Amino acid sequence: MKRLSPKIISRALLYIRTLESLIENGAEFISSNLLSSVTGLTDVQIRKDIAAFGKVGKPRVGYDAQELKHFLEDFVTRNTAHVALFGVGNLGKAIIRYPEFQNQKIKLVAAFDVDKAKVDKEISRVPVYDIARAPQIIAQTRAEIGIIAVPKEAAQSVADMMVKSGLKGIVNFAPINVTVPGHVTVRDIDLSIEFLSLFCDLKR
Amino acid sequence: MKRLSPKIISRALLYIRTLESLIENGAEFISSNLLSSVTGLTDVQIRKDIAAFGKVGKPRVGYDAQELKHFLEDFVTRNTAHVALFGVGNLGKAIIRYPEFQNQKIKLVAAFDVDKAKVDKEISRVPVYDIARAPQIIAQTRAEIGIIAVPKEAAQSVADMMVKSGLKGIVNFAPINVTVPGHVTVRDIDLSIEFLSLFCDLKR
DNA sequence: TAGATTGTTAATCGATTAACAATC
DNA sequence: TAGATTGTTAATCGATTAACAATC
Repeated sequence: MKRLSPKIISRALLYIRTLESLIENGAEFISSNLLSSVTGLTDVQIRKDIAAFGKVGKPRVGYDAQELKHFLEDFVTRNTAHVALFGVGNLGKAIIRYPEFQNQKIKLVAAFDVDKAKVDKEISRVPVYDIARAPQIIAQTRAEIGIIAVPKEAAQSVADMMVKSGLKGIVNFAPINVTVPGHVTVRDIDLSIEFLSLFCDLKR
Repeated sequence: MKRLSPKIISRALLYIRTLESLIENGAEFISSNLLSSVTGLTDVQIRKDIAAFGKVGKPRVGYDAQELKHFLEDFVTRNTAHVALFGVGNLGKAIIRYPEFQNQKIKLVAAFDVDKAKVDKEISRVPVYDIARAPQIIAQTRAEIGIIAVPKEAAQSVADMMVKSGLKGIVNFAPINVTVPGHVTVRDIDLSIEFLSLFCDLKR
């Protein structure tokens, strides 16, 4: 199978989310047209995406909603993503409580902080450890992805520790570029860039 | 000037951020090559982006760091973005305290919540109001962008209220698609999609 | 069958990269 | 001048859209 772009993967996740809510409302078969009107994407793109995943629908009927949802889920996440959170401030807590993290596809297995007052407790059933224990805990829990939710001053040293602990992917919320070896993938989420970029769009 | 894509705007914001830290370290002139090695983008793309903004550099010397930074800032944000936050839970608080919101380009002018215990207080100097007062406060503060940081069940009704209040842009953190009239721009940030999409990348 | 819907092939569009000319 | 760096034109690449054939 050819390599699928992150874009198409993101859309697949959007389809899953949309299918879930349509199924809740009793939908059994779903046309690309319906998905189109709910998601705002074009029907052609949706059919093309679904075809790229290798799923076929029924002309005149559409796609079996349940089947498509399971198929996409299967495809997108064969296993569960094990995630470790670094930094249990407001952002960290917001992430822990983020509703979509309650599902099976993403499992937050551990959180780390330097604040002794926070360690050795649980937040929403996620254990919080002293950051010094990261390598050990990450090995135990087999976490693959780390989240940087610490102040930007600490971001690089946390990233170094993540690399040392063997994490393969990093989602970075600190507004700073962290440097990591080539075998580690970083996804930056700079909230202020999202806002400014939207603002610039509005101005044209 | 031709319409610039959100992508190039995002990169401009990345350049600004990078320039800031290079200037802090004493840099005066900066080549596309240096920016390239810090940002991970190619030097050609950086030159092309800068040229698209209409800025010229000096062959053999590079770009005046200060000048370029100011130029990009000017270009990217002629005015300040006035932002209103809906929902003062963990995520909302994290956003209020997000360091980049302390700068002049994005000003969080008001926050809203339904919880009476939270209203009529301030968090990091941002006043929190009862959500019923949104239309009035938004008109007063001339906010243009709203942030949805409420539970997903409340997201659509908050979006409706934002539209009614005259906001032109919405950044939506709730993992649900909100429906708005065509003149309102929505930017979705679904944290779980970011994670899963990174996870899928790692698996290939 | 007729009509709705999928699936695919070709065309378009936009963004990135490569090659190289211009300039200090 | 020579060499480093910018800026631009052309080529490539990938993603989206349009057109239409296939199918139930």
